[in-house]
This record gives sequence, structure tokens and C-alpha cells, in this order.
Amino acid sequence: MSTPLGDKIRDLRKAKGYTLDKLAELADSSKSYIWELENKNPPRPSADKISKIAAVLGVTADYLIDQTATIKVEDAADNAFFRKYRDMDPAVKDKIRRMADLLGDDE
Amino acid sequence: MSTPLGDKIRDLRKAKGYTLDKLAELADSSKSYIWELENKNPPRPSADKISKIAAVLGVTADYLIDQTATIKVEDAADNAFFRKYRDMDPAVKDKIRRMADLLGDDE
DNA sequence: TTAGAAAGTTCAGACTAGCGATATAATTCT
DNA sequence: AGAATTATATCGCTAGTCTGAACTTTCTAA
Repeated sequence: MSTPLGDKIRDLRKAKGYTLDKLAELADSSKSYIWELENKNPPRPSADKISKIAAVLGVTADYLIDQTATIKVEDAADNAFFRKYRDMDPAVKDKIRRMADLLGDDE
Repeated sequence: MSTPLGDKIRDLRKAKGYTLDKLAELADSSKSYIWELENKNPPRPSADKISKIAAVLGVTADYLIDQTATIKVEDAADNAFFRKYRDMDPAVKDKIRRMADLLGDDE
């Protein structure tokens, strides 16, 4: 049985190299419930759980919930990177930005 | 500065001139439950309900859910960088990401 | 002022979230 | 192969979701 929500969670989890146990721990959940989200179709998962899982996986809750959103692991990775980048030290950000300018010239 | 879920829903509902019944109808819910969300702070409302309510009220589910998120005035430079980065060649993105990992100062 | 409408409030009850425990199968190591 | 790790699957349980209907308060027009 394949569901949009379950597939997104599984794909993002694998992309980050997390086990069920690891994701459960990070998202303050349980292995059995994460598994059920991925493989069964719990009709009413709580906004809180979905939100925490989304945060750990670096996407928005809206993206996980939205039935019509397609899986874009690469975009998800980009967003995760951006979240990390945004919280960095301004000096470091500057360095990265300069490097991006150099590398992105021929684009 | 973040408003609890109930207050956000009530404020947005009133701002749109909706009654409990009207919002319930639009969000495929019941007025009694909308009322409980506004006044009783149920600990685990479903992602589905929150998502539908958010859509009707013109906000994201993440905004309704996230208790701690302050409305950040987004750094224009950061967003500009992200837009540029997002459209780059995957190999270049990889390079930048690796550098960011090296320079990352959180943890 | 007051009848009726409209809005808000309350609650019983069917159904479910989500956890821990447990058992077994697949995978991935030595 | 044997051991360790991970994934699959089910069960019982407490606490919570969410609705329909009934009830109460507030608004409004005559």
C-alpha cells in the first residue's frame, strides 16, 4: 500500500540516511508509528507529529500534508541546505556566497 | 510573540468576518470543533483539519502549528542567494554544500 | 420589550492517535 | 555462518479527535 504522505516520509528519511528508530528519536516519536505513517495509512495523524517530522526532514508540514505535492527530493535537500545556511555566522555566509558567485558565473 | 493556535484561528476568522459555522463549513469541519480549537486548546488536532483551516484562512499550516516561530523579516540577501543557488548545476551545488558543511558552525 | 434569528457554548459518545511491548523476517556486517 | 542492525507487523491501552444535537447568549427588527 502506497500513500503520498508515507512515500514522502520514507523517501526523505532514506535520503538523509535515517533509520526508523533514528527518525523517531529526532522527531520525538516512536519507530512503530513512523513505520505506520510510511506503510499504513493512519487517517488522522496529528499536526504536531507531522510538523516535527517535517522539521527533521527539512521540509514544511504543508509539503508533507498536501496530497498533490509531488516528491522532489532534490528540492527538499536544497531547502534543508538553505535552512542550515540561514543560521550560519554572517562571515561564513559571506564566504559561501563569494564561492557561489565564482562557481555560478558560467551559468 | 507567537500567538497560540486558538488565538491565531480566532483572529484570522474574525478578520475574514466568518462565524464558527461558516469557517466549519468552508474547512469541512464542525462549529463545535472549531470552537474547541479556539478556546480549549486540544493537544493533538489532526494535520488534515489544521491544513484545511489554514487554507481557508489564507495562511500556511506551518504558521498555525509552529508555536515558536517568530515572523522573521527574511534577509533579502539570503533569499537572493538561495534563488541563485537553487538554479545552479547539481555538481556546483554539491561543491557549495560540501563547503558549507565544512564551515558550518552549529554543532 | 420581545420574538426570532444568529452566534457561541457544552457534552455524550463513536472512533482513533500514538506509544511500548513483542515477535519475526530481511539486511548488513564480521 | 553467526551476530548485529534494520524493517515489517500486530496488540493492548490511555488519552484524545471530532461530530451532531441540544442548550445558552447576543443581536436585530417591529
